[in-house]
Amino acid sequence: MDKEMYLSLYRHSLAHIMAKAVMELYGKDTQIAIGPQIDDGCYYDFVLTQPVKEEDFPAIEERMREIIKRREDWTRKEVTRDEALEIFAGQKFKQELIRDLPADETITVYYTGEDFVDLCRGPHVENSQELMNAAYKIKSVSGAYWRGDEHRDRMTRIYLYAFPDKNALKEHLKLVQEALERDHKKLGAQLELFMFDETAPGMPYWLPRGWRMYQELLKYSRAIQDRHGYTEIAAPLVNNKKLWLISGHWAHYINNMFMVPGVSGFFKADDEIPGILESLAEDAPEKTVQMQAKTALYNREELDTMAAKPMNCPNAMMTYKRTVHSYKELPIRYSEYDVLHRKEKSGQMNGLFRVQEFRQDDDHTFVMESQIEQEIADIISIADEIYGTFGVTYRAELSTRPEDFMGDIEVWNRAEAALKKILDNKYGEGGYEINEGDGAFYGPKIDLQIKDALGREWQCGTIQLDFQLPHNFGLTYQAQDGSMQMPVVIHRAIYGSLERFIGIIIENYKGAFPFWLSPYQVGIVPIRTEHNEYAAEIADLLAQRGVRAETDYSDSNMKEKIKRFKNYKDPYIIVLGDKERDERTVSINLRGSNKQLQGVPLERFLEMCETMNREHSLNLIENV
RNA sequence: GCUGGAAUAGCGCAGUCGGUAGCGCAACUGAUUCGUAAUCAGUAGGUCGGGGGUUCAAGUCCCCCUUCCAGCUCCA
Repeated sequence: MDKEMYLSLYRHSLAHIMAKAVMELYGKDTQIAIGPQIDDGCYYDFVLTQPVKEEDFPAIEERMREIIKRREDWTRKEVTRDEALEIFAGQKFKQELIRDLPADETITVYYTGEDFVDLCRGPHVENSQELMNAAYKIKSVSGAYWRGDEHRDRMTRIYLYAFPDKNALKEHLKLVQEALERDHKKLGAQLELFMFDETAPGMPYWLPRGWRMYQELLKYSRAIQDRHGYTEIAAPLVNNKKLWLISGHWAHYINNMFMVPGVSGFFKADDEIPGILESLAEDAPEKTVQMQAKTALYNREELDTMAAKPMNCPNAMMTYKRTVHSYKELPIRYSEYDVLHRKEKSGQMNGLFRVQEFRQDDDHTFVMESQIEQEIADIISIADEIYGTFGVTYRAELSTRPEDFMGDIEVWNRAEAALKKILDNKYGEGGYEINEGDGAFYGPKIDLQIKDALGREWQCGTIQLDFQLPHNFGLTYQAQDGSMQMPVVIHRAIYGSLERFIGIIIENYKGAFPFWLSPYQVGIVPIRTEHNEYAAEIADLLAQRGVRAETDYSDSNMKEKIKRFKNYKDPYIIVLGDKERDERTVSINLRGSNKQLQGVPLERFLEMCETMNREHSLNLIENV
């Protein structure tokens, strides 16, 4: 039995044990629903007569232990539908599940001892004693709905961590703790990278330190894309409804767009708007404002409604469409880092991982069908380079034609074949996942998932073929034979959203970024104020060579200065005293340890910094 | 959107039975002039997320709202 099967077998079994324990503790009126396994254990859904709180966890765990010790046999039994309904009389969820089973399905039930029975396909352990070594712990309790439908029964879901033995559980709990410590929301505040305010939910304020990093990411992306023939554009952030009607966003995406409403029926010219406060002061006078003709809010027709763009595509289409194009010009690559807005339902935001305002390292490439393969190979080589620089691995997933596809099925087939060929070449057949029918309605796509330092996966990059927008916008190019043809558009992003990517790398590096990416790369600590002059000289030399340094010229003691820069996780902290000044050297305190490099010649130090910047080094140079 | 939790000084937190808010760090002032992660002393800092209600009295109790967090929206 492979490890996965093994895990599955007794996570499943433990779910039944938990259900049995809860039944025993909370009484026979407890309704039990389903108990599937998940990544780190399993859960079970109940309707209980009283709430479960954290202080109740030990009692449940203890009862589970006791049940396991009873060494009860697990007996499998095949039953008819009527027998099953009889067995689960009073259990409404089980009744529903049984009724929903296909007529020809074999119904099996499992007895755990004499007194507990659950509807289940199995397989399970044969006797509870096989679970003696299993390590488990109740993780949490949360609300859920029967069949995920908020209109149906509200249930209590109890999560269980479940592992083969104590060590595996301990390892996992360590990982959970580690993830908690790496939380980018915490580190973002500590490192002064970004903040949020309730006046702009889901829209980050980028603080000086965070914005430096952001700019470095952009700089790096631009440098690579320049080499690959990309040309950057910028386009309107707020566009008229007319544009969204053409692109299809008005039909498909309107609920995710921030509107600048058309005002007819809202304010009219010469309307008097009372109750406008002059300021937020308590005694601020109220005044009445009169809408004047020709002002921003005056009498807009419905068609004048504007919306902030949730995607760059329509503007890229317009940019292409401005003039005629020859096949000789293709591919045309318009990259774009504009600000996007997507309205999310409340409760869907999560730090930088899911925001309402962000930028992408976006690009729309216009190609002939014959160029798709080569262009995508080039995009993948860019992804290799960028992800490689961050020291993360990634895997590709191909999503193919969905049922509600648009366009010509022959074009789809050719496009999917082309994508498969590229992926086969690159990762070998079967070296990537295929999600049948998961593509966008306008074209198939390749998603790139990166794996972080804790083994968690994140979807960052995406490469999507689009046959639909070129059609909607009536895009053409003139082919060699003089005929007008429609280009294919490739949408792609490598970081994905810069915001999300930064959130991921904060957690990946635990805030200790590679030198080239650090907000400040060198913290300069003059020991006494009489060393400030030498410090200023070095600060100037570093600035001249494009190295970001911060200097503490205050007269506080050096330990405090070092501590402050350590908290910011500056990669190098250089300490300057009599010795360094007289010998024209620096003493480097390395990040992540108390290791020091004493008496490094100034020239050598500058060189170390420049090398790491030039090479986008992942690791800090730790010896001279 | 739904379920549950949270919001008190810049940050991390305490605040009991409803009686007009406190600690640590940071900040500021002064002293100290220091060799690798917290020198000493003093000072200042609050509409207790917003609005409404109950009460002689609300950080505390009730209602509404906002934001954030953990989940759900993964079908034996």
